[in-house]
Amino acid sequence: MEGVDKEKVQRIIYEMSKGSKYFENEKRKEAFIKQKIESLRAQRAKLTEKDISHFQMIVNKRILELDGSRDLSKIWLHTDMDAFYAAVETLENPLLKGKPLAVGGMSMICTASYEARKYGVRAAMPGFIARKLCPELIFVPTNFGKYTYYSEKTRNVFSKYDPDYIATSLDEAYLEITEICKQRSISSEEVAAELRNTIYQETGLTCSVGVAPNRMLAKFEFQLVEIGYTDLIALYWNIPVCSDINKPNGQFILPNDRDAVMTFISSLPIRKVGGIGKVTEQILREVLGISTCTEILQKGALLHALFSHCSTGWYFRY
DNA sequence: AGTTGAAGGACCC
DNA sequence: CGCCAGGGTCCTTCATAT
Repeated sequence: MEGVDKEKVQRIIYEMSKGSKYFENEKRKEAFIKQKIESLRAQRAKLTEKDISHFQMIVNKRILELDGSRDLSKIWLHTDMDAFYAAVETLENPLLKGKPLAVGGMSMICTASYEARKYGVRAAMPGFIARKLCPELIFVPTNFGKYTYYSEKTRNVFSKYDPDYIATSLDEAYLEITEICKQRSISSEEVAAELRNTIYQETGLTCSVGVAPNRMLAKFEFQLVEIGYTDLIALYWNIPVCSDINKPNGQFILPNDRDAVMTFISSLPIRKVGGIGKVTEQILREVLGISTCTEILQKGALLHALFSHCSTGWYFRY
């Protein structure tokens, strides 16, 4: 996000955390991960050329299998309300509009408005640190009743597009829109735009949408939309993006085409993939030098050698 | 010996 | 001044029991 002085934010977070129990615990965990990384490195060093080519064969076979079983016949749509809790509070109290707002308390905040994010304030940040970062930050206590109410409204809309929609939280859901597109012979892009518009009409709230052949990819795209990659990706793909798209309140469509999928994922950072968090990212980077999805495929043999069957398959699952 | 199930981590919102 | 959630899923690891 533009306008965030990352260094300053980091420094303040550090100053505020230093010496706390939480901080000590984090240090302990970090040390543990370091150790794990060392042991994986040692294991890797022991691998012979022969081992590697052996694993390479296994991996090639598996990738081929998975590639063959990829289902491109479905169209999945992922929606996520923009700064949901904060947006609801603003809707009910227009005085909060345009102000840096945090939903939560001094110990923990669960949502930050976009204005607050400019100061480095984030969800899952303790309130007292957020207040340090942004002294004029307005705190509103969480009120799940309200969010559930609005969530119901959005779900009513979802069910019109897919009665079996999958809600993963109050503000997030997956819809399979293959049938709708066919029935009404409209593109997924039109469905996405219409859905966003309907939700806005019904609730006064905006959401971001990603469309792709499967749920993982659909969600992946949503994240890119959210962090402002929209223009870049549209350019990259040469896909027209509706001009009314701004950073939150955006959408992105990935066509159901193998090459499109492969190109799309190839250069993107693994951290953006659902399920790969801070720790896994660090391990893959420091042990194998992997930071993009292409490198996952390139270093498949090593992955197979060092990690369990299950998680290796998991890393290849696109 | 393989299975299973509890406990603990990582991750997500 | 001190304050770092709570509820969920999925994966890995580790096996006795006074």
